[in-house]
Amino acid sequence: MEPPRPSRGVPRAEGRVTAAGLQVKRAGIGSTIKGRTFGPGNTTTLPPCVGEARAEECFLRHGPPTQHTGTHVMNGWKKEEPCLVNGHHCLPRPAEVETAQHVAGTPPERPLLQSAHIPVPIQRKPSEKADLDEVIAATVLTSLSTSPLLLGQGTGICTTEPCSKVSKEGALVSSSCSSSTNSGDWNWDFQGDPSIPSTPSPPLSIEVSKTCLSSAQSDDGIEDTDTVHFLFGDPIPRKRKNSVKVMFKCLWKNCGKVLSTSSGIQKHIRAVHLGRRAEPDHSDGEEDFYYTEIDVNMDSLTDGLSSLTPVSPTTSTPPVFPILEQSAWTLPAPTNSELPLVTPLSLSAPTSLCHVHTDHAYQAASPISVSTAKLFPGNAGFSFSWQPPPVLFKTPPGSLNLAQIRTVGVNEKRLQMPHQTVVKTYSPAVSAPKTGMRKPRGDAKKCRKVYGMENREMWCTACRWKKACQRFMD
DNA sequence: TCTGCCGGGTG
DNA sequence: CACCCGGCAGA
Ligand SMILES: [Zn+2]
Repeated sequence: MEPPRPSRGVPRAEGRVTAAGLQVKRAGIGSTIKGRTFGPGNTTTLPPCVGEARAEECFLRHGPPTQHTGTHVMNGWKKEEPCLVNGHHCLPRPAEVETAQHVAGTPPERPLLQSAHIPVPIQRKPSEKADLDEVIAATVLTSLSTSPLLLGQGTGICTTEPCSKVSKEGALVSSSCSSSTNSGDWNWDFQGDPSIPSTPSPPLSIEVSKTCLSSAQSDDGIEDTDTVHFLFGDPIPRKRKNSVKVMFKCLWKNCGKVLSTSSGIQKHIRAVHLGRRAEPDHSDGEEDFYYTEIDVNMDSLTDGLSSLTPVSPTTSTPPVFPILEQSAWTLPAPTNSELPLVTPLSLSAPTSLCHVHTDHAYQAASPISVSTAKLFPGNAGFSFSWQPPPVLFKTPPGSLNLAQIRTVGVNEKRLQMPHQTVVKTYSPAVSAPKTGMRKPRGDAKKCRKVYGMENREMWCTACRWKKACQRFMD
């Protein structure tokens, strides 16, 4: 007995962040935090990251805390003043807030995302006024540098590739920070020991994402939609060039959860940090403040992985990612993000851990998936140049077939992604022994159980079709 | 009873 | 094909 499903074909409002969502949802956020505030231009002193700010976050966002100015509030940048840090000038995404306003002291709508964090060379001066001027100057420069026009033309900051829609499912997973509510959203945390500020010395590169601001200039004419998503604060996982995958990182204190979908991270934040049970549809969007986009370079990642002990596809013991213990790095989901990568600590993960695999057989099942597929031409959420053999694909969950991951290399610049035709294939992964014997049911938890009926859209395609699960194989 | 998914149906 | 689901069988 399944609960009435949402009408098929109508993608759930993932990006329920509407225009309203861009409004300040938390009036006075930070104004009371630690009682420390720094007015605009107050860069004379460089208070270390204090208050709720996390050192690692600050570092991630702006560099060494000691070079910070302003106040970090919770996990976001206090909006009351411009963030002029370590040569970086934080600007709200153009679409969200007017640059001039921001500089003038008008708080951005939300914590500045890394993606909007554009480095701008700035000469620090002792006087406040001078700093203010700098801020203004930087702002101008930044705004220029982030203009769609420029971005679209080889600034390398943003690609013109279709910043398509939200990738529905899939995720990388991790461990800690989790809660019983992460259903389906696998992730992993960056921090190993909360007490140790994780420094950005990841084995794999994670770069501050320059969110695809260009949109308006995309040549495939998709940006309209994309722009909408973007403007409405709905981060869109998209495939960049070959190996850059956009992930979403939870910025909550001591949580470094990284998920591959905005919805996932939102859910995580709502449930774990905000303690809200309400459906995303009823969310006030506050969670948007606590996560940011990060670009993950597949190449680096895989390079790092290559050093790991290869795991036999038949291994029954789930391999563990040593690197996971370290810091920020992410592994993109192989396909339309329908792949979990887990650490042993993952709570919501099925019994099997740490595996990378996809649901190739059933791709782009839902409308959402379709759009995802669109984003990830070639049917693979990421440019993995692999054609998983039907049989070999029978990789047991928990095994990481490194051989299937191709290394490419981080790209600061997003290149346009050629549109490819989505290849949908349904190859029931080899009908094993055709002995007519119904193969014994695996006892592994499948999508249905892992995500639950209410999250059916998170199931792998096969499960949705009531076929043999392609995600959590036995 | 729940779950996984085969086998078959539909468009 | 992509997608859906009745219904069986194992847990
Ligand atoms: Zn499944």
